[in-house]
Amino acid sequence: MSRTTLYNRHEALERAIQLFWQKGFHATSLKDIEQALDMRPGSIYAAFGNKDGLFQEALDYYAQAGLKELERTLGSYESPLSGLAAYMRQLGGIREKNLPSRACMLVKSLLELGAREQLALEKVEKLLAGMEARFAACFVEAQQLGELDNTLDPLRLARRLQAEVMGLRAFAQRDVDSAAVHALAEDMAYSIESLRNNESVG
Amino acid sequence: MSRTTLYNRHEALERAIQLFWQKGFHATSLKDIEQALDMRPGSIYAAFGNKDGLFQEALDYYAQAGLKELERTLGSYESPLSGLAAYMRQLGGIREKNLPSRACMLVKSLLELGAREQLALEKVEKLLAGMEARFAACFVEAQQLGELDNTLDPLRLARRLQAEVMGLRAFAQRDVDSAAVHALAEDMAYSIESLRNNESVG
DNA sequence: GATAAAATTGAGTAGTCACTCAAATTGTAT
DNA sequence: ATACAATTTGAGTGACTACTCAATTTTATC
Repeated sequence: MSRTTLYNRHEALERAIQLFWQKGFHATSLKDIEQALDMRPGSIYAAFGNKDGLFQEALDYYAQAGLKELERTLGSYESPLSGLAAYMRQLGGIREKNLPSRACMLVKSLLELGAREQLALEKVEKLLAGMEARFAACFVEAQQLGELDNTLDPLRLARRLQAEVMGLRAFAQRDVDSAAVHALAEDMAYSIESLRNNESVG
Repeated sequence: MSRTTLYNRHEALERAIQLFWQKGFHATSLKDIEQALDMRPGSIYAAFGNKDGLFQEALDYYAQAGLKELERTLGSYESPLSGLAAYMRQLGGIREKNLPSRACMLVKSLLELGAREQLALEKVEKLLAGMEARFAACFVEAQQLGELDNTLDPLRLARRLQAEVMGLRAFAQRDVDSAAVHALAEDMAYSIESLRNNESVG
């Protein structure tokens, strides 16, 4: 009976991510969105509710992609610690990629959003907690494999790691050489590897 | 001959910092500013030029205060490494202080501002570079005192430290326990102290 | 007290904001 | 073909944006 949508939801969300990730929530206008999605206001509101709704869905989509990339890197390594170290080193090349921003979109949102965008802020918190939990699972796995001291707190290590990723990517937003970011990532990756037990098989 | 200003510039700037630091540049309206500074539009524009001008001056003022606090902490310690570690531990208590934001206003601005606010963005970059330079000077001093390996690159260590501070404060913006932030700061402080030479007098 | 110069006021500007909705369009099912 | 239902359109909404400026007020100096 009904007409099918002209727009592709995935494609629309990816374009929305590009916009929001680059300009932030407040600096992105609906005119920008109309242009990027090639949709008229009515269609946008019919599809996503309002600007906040579109933003929240973009956040979900972004975090999902980020988690996937982490899984992809972790999957290439038997050792969780090596996997996490590789993840950090890979982030060292973030300036070379042509991304809308070097900083994490979740962190940008965390720092930008206020009480007026409470729902989006809660979503950001949830997604960051999910990333933290994935990091923690890595450290638990490392303990089970015997490559990490069992007396260390996996959650505490996970939070440290998340803070390092946040710091690296915020730093990479500065006007600095790509080499400096690589060096920073290397230092952080090395400190992860230094957690490895001496008795571990490596 | 001329009338003297009613407003106190320092006080006005401190109030502007509170506003911008909490809400960010874009989410702060001139109505907000008028209310916070208790000044009418004409006075504001006569005093600071425009919204960007006020923001840039607030950035300067904020960074100056931040540097002063760093100096105050460093001044309490003979050892630069101990001073930097103390600075990190002090940041661990950031959730208890009633600040407009736990995240650094410079980092918030770095992530929020775009090409349209180029002058402010350049100012942020300058101020962050200044902080980095101060950190680097600490490590150079530590080397001269013999408590830090001379083969280590002070600039690289400084960038690592800045990234850690950025990360800690961004993380502290999350909805997490104060204890978690303290633990994170402790871990970061410890890794600074671990740089100390074995042969050092301590 | 008169004068000059600067500071302050606040109504008002043009422009942009997120958003709405009646009308037109389009694909699907009969 | 026709009817149906969902999608799409885009001009238009009131509210808010940063900002202006002529008029007014205030103060220092003579």
